[in-house]
Amino acid sequence: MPATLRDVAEYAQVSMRTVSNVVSGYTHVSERMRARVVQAIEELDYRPNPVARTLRTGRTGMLALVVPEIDVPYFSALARDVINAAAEVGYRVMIDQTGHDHERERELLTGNDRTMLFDGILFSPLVTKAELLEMETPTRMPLVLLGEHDFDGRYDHVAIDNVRAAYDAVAHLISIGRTRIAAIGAQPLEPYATPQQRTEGYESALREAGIEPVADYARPAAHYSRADGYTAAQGLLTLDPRPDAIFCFSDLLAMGAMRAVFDAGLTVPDDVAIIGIDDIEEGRYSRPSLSTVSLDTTFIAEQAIARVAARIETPVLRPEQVVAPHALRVRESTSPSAR
Amino acid sequence: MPATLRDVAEYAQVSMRTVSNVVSGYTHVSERMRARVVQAIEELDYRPNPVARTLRTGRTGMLALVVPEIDVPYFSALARDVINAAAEVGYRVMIDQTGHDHERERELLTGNDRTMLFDGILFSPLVTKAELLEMETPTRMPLVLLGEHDFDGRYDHVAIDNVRAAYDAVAHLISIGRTRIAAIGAQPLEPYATPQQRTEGYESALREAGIEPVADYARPAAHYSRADGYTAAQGLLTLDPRPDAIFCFSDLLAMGAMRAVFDAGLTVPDDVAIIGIDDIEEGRYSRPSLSTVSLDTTFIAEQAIARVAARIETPVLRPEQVVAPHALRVRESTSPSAR
DNA sequence: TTGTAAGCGTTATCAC
DNA sequence: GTGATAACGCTTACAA
Repeated sequence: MPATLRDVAEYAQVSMRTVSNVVSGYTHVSERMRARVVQAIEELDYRPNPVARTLRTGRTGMLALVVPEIDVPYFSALARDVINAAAEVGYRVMIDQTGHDHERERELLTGNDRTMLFDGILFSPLVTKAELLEMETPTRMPLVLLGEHDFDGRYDHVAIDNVRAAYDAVAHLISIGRTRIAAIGAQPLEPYATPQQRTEGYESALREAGIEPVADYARPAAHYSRADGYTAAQGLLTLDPRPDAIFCFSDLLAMGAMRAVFDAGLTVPDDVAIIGIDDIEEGRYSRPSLSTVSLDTTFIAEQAIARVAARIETPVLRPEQVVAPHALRVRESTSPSAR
Repeated sequence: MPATLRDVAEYAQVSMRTVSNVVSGYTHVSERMRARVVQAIEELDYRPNPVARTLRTGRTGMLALVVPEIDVPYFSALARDVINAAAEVGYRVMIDQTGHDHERERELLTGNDRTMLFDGILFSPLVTKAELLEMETPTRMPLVLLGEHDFDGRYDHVAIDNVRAAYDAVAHLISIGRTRIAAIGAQPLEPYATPQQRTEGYESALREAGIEPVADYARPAAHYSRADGYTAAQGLLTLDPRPDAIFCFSDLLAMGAMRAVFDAGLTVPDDVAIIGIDDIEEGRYSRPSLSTVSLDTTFIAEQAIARVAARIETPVLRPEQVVAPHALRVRESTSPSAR
């Protein structure tokens, strides 16, 4: 049975108030008192109960990070940075996996959950723009959206310029002379913001180069996984004329696509150049190494933490839209000369 | 200001007790009462405060999963399975990153932290056997060790048979005719249990085949990362005679090692066969795909959750040692004939 | 500077 | 079956 504040007070022959002051490192406590209390704490092996403290103060010191899948490298890298950035300002992070479950996302957002355990939420959603907008009862909890814009300006969010990032990737493929440029990751049926924006960037880069987008060249991918990338690329390779480049909406899709190209007896980048988005470490060691558009997860994490922390202090803050930088990283998968 | 139980009680003209009963879906409540209460809850948009509930019941419904680095694929795969297994039995999981910080680990283990926020801990430690044993004040919190044995039997743990897993990997290399078999991941200076055991398995497989271990062939690796694998392999490739196989203590090390072999102008598996441990998805798509010893993270997660849940129910349970199965997965990186 | 006591929002123990 | 009421362990006005 752990010792309580009251136990310590009795043992040290002082009031609970004094013990509390000592524990909180707070205001004026005489040296004699402090010494007595500290000793009592030691001897009773007292540790404050964080739950009781929370009930009283209303602060848990915990943030939730909600992602679709923690084992997707981009999300685990993001989680790493979020955990570190949060620790920097005294918060701990709980990770929640929605697993592509819209219902679970809704639950979290509307606070029909045990959500009140958190002081704030960082949310990397799959919900569509429409779903976000239709949310009748937005949670009163400080919320920062990651990777998805809500176009209503109701929430803080931090994300890259998806249109521009996709544009840059495709422009790079064009710059190395590719003309039959396919894409994996479009989701025409489910209007998530990110795929839409990347599709837009893809098409605008093509058009700007005088290339008319070919419907067959744009392949959907449900989960942005290696397996989906593999399957989609297999489909693309059967087309006539065969694409000479593939722009994948995520590095993971690209890893799958690369393997599919090899398994078809073709080479990357000579037969098919491949580029992704995310810049996961895996792509720096793969063979060939993967060209990509780098997202700065550290920047994203720090901004998101800063926003949510600010909103916890001051709930009425005006929502802010932070655009994270991105950068093209040219590696072997789009460098024919190098091999 | 969120509505409280008291608000609901007043609004519905019943006692708090009755409301609590309805909310908990608990015992006998008359239909009339229940209807009134339910309606009041709806109208006031009442949601129970989990913190207050926790203070009263002593249960948070939360588990902590403590890992060195969440963005290491093995750990994020484990985290995924732990989160899912926990959800299955009504727990949520908070992920803590120790980042190779022994002090942080100690803090968690001794409960000098806000640890009491959790009902239990799943701990994948870096601490050495000695450190574990020396812990004067073991936490009173239900604790399950992952991937590390403590040889004192003081804690539950679930782990594979590391000696055997390493043995199997090396025996496989021998079976395909390799004789100059190097290893990456030994940590002679820091006696963590896992590296020691894997080194033991490595050496015993060699000796059993009549091969005397070569000191130069065993390379340390601080972090089991791609970068460490790359560097260590570079070193190995300069040796004379050059190793014709490398056993890596993790798949991530293996990914780095493979890249180093290629960058040296050699091929896998013809010049150097490579095998890892973990079976991360990355290795199934890499080129060549990576032979490995598969750890069943789902099994490990389920067992760990079952143990910790049982211990939460019954704290005095005798510690149990669960050995998770492992299985050799032969892929291209050790299949010369296939390429 | 230190002590007293009133909650924070639940659940659980009593009676009725 | 339902209703008061006392904890759970802490922080913080308010007093002294």
